[in-house]
Amino acid sequence: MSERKVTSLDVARRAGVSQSAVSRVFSGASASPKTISKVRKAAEHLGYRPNPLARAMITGKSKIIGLVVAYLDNQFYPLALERLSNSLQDHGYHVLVFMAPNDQEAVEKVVHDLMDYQVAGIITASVGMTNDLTQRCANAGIPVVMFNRGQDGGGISSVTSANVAGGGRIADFLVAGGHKRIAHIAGWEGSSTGRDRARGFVDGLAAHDMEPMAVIDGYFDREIAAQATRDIMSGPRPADAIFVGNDHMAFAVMDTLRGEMGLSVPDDVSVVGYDDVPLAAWAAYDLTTLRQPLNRMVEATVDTLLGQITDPERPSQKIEIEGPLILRASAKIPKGYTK
Amino acid sequence: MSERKVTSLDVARRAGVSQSAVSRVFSGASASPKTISKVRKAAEHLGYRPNPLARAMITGKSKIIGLVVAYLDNQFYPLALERLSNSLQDHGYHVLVFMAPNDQEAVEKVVHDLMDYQVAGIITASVGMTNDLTQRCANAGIPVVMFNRGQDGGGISSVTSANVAGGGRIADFLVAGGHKRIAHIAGWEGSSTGRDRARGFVDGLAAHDMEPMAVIDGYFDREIAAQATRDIMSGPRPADAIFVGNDHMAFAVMDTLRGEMGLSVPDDVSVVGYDDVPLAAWAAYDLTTLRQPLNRMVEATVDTLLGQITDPERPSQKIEIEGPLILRASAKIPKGYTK
DNA sequence: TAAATGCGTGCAAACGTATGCAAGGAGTCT
DNA sequence: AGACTCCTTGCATACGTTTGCACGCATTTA
Repeated sequence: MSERKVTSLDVARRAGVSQSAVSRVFSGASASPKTISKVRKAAEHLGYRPNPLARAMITGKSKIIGLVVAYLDNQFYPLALERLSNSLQDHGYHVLVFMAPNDQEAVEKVVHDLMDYQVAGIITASVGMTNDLTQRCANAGIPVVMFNRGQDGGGISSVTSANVAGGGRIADFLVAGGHKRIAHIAGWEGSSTGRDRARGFVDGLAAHDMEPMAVIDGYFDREIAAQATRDIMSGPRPADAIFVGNDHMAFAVMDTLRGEMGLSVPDDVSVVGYDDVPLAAWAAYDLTTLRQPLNRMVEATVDTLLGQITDPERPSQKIEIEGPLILRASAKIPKGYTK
Repeated sequence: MSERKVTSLDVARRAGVSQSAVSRVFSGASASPKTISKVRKAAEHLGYRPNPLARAMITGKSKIIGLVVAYLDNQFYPLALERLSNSLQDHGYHVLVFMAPNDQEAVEKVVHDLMDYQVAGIITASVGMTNDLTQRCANAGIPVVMFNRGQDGGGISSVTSANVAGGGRIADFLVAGGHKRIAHIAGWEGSSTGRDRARGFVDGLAAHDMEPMAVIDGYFDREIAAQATRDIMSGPRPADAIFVGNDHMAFAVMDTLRGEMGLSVPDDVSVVGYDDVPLAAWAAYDLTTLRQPLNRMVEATVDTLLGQITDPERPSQKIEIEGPLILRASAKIPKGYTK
């Protein structure tokens, strides 16, 4: 029972001004230097802090950002969550977490919850049912930014890495490595990320007059990726290189190749991933992968979202950020490529 | 601009009752069946949903749980976050994320933010500055549950696994495996979790008239654990077994042993971890480890917290949950132990 | 039958802030 | 010097809900 609630009215009385004056000082509206100083002093003395809930009720917008996220077992997303939360905290916002729903009914509930809390904005990180969810929130006038997912249609902002270009760079890299039978275990085809990487990759091979030996949808799932690996490698003419749609699956692929099939990476087969999660750098995998520049992606996401909150008229943006190919030991390094 | 805000007053008018009647129906207070049905029908027709912010303002308690979390790179915590969020969502609560601060000043800010949002309760997951933070929130009358951390002092609830017992079980296991020079790279000594596991382990060895060859604080940090590994293994008489304070460090230890020192696990040295994160089961590590039963820990945490929210008089609880030792390939399996 | 009991309901006052409006004061321009 | 503009300030209201209070009505008890 230490501190009792102290309100703007208490501050006003002590400072000898009206409650509205206090409100104006703390909401950044105009006020004379003298008033500001009186109010600040009184507020500090009393330990006053504006009540964000009351504020939200009046303005209709809370300082809360809804973060809708699907999986947390792919290391990329916890890190994104961490960075996003930190960055938003620096800007005076906080992150309310929503685990992304699987069925339609749950989507309904999440959308409602988001609106109930009058979130100022929404970030969706790799959500399956993006279309429905984001569209409805955007229609309700809530700024939405899709993180690590794009969308062709409506005017919804998104921040991704340059997935098509990245896929192409990996194609170049594997061709330069002298690989002849190159397979692709793709990210989920239902996601722009999966599609774009696959497209860039296939087009990249085509530029060298080559075709992928196989393209299999791995659904961003370890088990499915493992099965795809078995399918690809068990025939009479197995692949000599595999581009995997993200690191998370790539680890499963390497586990399957080495642990289960007794193959050597990269001697028997090169493996390349996408993301460059920290785990990719660990000795057990040492995975060659295309880095998604997490910090810059987070920065762009926060900038875009806050911009759209500040100015609702601002048009939506689709931001793509280039990342470098990180050369490690899981894939043959062609001449001319250097660590 | 689809749906306009619909308030309890709108519902009241349509149902032909007073606004308070509507409130009572939705807040579970007493009302006649007839009123309830009228109100529900009107509410459904209008698509009414009570405004949680307004509710919070009046009652002084929001349906928000503050989750203070330090690191998200140890896979254990993202999963805990996921499960906690899901479980709390099922109970009508939502999770507001706070990244745990490093310096004193930031703690101050987090504490204030938590109180500003009038969170109904707080869960701290492996936070360093727990004492300060939790004590102050608890003093303010906000229920706090520490997840995966205990505290000897004050009356703050905590949920952990049976760390002392677990450390002991691992001692028994390694002794049974015939190991003679057993080292421990401990969890951070500043955490109850780290201390308890170390104590259980050392006491367990003592019961066999043995002493650890070395006990080094790894601070739950990969790099520090790696350096400890070098220290332990580079002398004339290296360890033949290492118990590592959590899986996250154990992976670094294995990376160092195999990748850097060219040693074989478990032929040259057995490694045992603690947590059983999903990664521990992957072929690249196949880590023998003591499982922390995440689901049950989450369940206990939510139960305890909600219980304390419902009944503020309820005394604090310190819950310990036993987990099994998961036998895999990173440590010699003694006779009598079976997968 | 009169009094006592109980539940269901409406009224009105909160909760803590933002903001339109009008009034006051200081400063500028003609 | 007077009129005009601009900035500051206080008053009062609104945001959407919960809840204490009092009243009405139906039911029970003596």
